Parts: sequence; C-alpha cells; structure tokens
Amino acid sequence: MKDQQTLKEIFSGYVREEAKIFKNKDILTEKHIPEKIPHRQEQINQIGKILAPSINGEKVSNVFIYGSTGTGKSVCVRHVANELENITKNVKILYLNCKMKRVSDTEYRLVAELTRMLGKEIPSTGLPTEEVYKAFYNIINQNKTNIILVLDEIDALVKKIGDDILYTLTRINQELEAKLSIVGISNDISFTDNLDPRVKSSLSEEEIVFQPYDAKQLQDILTERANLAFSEPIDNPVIQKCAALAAQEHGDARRALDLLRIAGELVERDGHKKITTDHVDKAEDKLDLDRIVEVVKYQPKQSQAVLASIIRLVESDNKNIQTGDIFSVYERICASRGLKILTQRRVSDLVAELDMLGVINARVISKGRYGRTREIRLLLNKQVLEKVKRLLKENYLLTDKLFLDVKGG
DNA sequence: CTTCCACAGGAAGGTCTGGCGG
DNA sequence: CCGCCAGACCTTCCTGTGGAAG
Repeated sequence: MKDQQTLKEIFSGYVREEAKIFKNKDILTEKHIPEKIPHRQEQINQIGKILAPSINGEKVSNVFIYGSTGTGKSVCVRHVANELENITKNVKILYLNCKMKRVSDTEYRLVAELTRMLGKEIPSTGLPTEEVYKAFYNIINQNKTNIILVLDEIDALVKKIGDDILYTLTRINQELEAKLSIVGISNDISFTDNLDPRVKSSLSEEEIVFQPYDAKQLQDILTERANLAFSEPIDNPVIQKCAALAAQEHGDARRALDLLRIAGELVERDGHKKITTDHVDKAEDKLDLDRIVEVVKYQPKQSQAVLASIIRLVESDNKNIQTGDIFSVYERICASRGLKILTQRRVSDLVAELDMLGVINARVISKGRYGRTREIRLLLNKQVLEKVKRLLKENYLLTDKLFLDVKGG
C-alpha cells in the first residue's frame, strides 16, 4: 500500500513536470508531418506539379528523389501525399519504408504489404511469392484507382533483393493497363549507377535533389517546431547549438530535432524547467550512446562475439586490426565460451554488418605483398565503449583478465 | 615488369523454423 | 496429417584484386 502511494506520487509528479515542458513531444519526431516545411517550398511545388495530373486520373511520371539523411525528403513527399489525398479520392498513395524489418525487406513481404494496404489480407509467410503477386494484380485491377507508390529508402531495397522487383512494378502498367507510379526516395546518390538501365530510365523520369540544410535553415526548422512542441519558448542559444551540431552532421534535420527532444527529456527527468546548452551537449552524448548500445544489445551472440574480439584487439593496443586477426581471437572466444565457431567467410560478413551499423569502421585496404584485407577501427567513444563492454561481459563474451597474447601488427 | 599475399565477396546450396493450403 | 514455401543463417567453393616486394 505504501509502495503504491509512493509510485503514484512519482507518476503524478512526472506528469505535471512533463506538462510543463512538452506540449506535444511528437512534433519533434519523425511521425510528425508539419504543415509548414521551411526552405523546401520549391521541392514541394515540384513534387506537387508532378503528381497533380493524378487528380484527373492521368498516370503521373515516376519520380526519383535523392538527398542525404535528414534533408526533408520523406516529410515533403508525405506532406504532398496527404494534401493530395485530402482533395481527391481518385488517388491511392502507398507509402512504404523499405528498411522496415519484417515488413518490406524482401520481395514477398513488400508485395504482401502493398496488397494489404489495398485492403486484402496476406499471410506473413507460407504462400509462394507468385501467389502474392497474383493477389496484388487482382486488387489493382478491381480498384482501378491511380496508385502512387512511395518507396522510401529504395536503395536499401535494391541492395537487399535486387532491382528485379522495380522492373516488375514499372511493368505493371503495360500488363494491366493500371496506373501505378513510383516515387523512389534514396539517400545514396550513386544508387542508380548499378541499376538495370531500363529500370533506371523509367524510375527517373523526373528527378529532384534535396540539398543539406545549413545551420541557419536548421534554426528555422527548430524554431518552428519548438514553438509547437514545448509549452514555453526555447532559448535561442539552445536552438543555435542544436542547429550547429546537426549542421556538422551533413545538415541532418532529424538529428537536430532529436537533439532538441532528448535535451528536453533530460530536463524533464531532472525536474528542471529550462533547457540550456549544457543539456544539448548531454543530449548529443546520449544520442550516440543509446543508439549504439541498443544496436549491440540486439545483435545475435555470434555478432557480439565478433565485436568482443575486435574490442579485445583494440584493448591490447593493436594498431592495424584486420579480418584474420579478428578471426583468430574470435575462435578463442568461442572455444572458451562453448560457442560454435563459424567460418571465416561468415565472420567476414558479420564484420561487414557491424560496419553498416556504425559500430566499427571497416575499410578495404591493400598491403601489397602482404595481401588485401579490411582494416578495422572501433567507432565507440570511451563512454559508449564502457557500456558495450559491460553488456558483452554480461553475456560472457568478454572477461576482465587478459587471456590472449595477440601477435603484434 | 611479374608475383603473390590475405583476404574480399559472389554464387550456390544446405538446414532449420514457422506457416500456408488442402 | 502432408508437401510446399519464404527466410534466417550458415557452409563450401570459388574467382578477383591492389600494390609492395622481388
């Protein structure tokens, strides 16, 4: 009873505190699609002009949009899409982020998801892919509406499952006399280079580029959103700091918003009221810390073992760490922990994955006579490294005592 | 110039799990 | 129940290669 009382007090105190700082925290997340998008009017108009003919039932051009992360590609497209759907029922917009695990990262899942969006349930597994395509075609034939398919992070899709699927999708129009257009969004500019020329030309009937924001523009964005998200105005230096830090990260607006949001959360937790630039500094640390630790936490055991090997090598002052070194340490860790030892080929892939996740940096280098390999560096600062190590120790993949004498490099 | 290291990374296939429709 | 399917995860086998050493 006493416990409950205390808990209630904690909660109610928290609720009050939250009410004081955030008016609506969602404004600062990706979920939110703002009414006003500063410094993107031109792009929005371009997208609008391209998609407008769909209102009269005409098929619109495929569009390819690129720009680095946090330049507003998705928001702008979604904004236009919302407006479009508000004024006409002739257009159905299917928005899909291709990076979504277990939703759109394979051919089957992607087509299944699209079919579901059009109103037909498809089991998550069990059917032949061909069957799912049939269902998709059928429902398109029935509906006869104009479909605009927005494929966000389309580069991730092609990287994983190839461009065949895009070819199939672009050909639907010929086969079914349907009106399906594709809006592809990518943050990899060189993405189209490796595309099948047919796909490439049909996908980029129109192209729109999003340049990174500069610090000033980021400030405008932050100010705009901060007014909606927080109950009290945010000090200018705080906004400036968020903008400056994000401007260093290729003008990533998402990062700027994250910084502001986390800073707000930190203040909230401390029970204070005013965000200061110190909070922004802390937010920056926390942002990286949380992301990496979270990533590592949900890596499979084998991948963690590989990471443990890399950390071991780094800790024993090895300068140039290469795949072979990692593998030999990895073998020992597995042996001592009773873990199955995978092949070097597989470990090489796990290393590549860790690289993609931003935990390490793996660069292919040639050492001439002494072979071609990957040179690996850890990308963790001291704070993050400590947390990751603790995590790996909990999983018995790292121990405190050194049990290795690694050959010098 | 050629040689050759220590891998990279593609291709194909195996094994297992979870789920389908009949 | 069966036979089949997709997908995760892994192995086996393989060809390709940048550049220092000879």
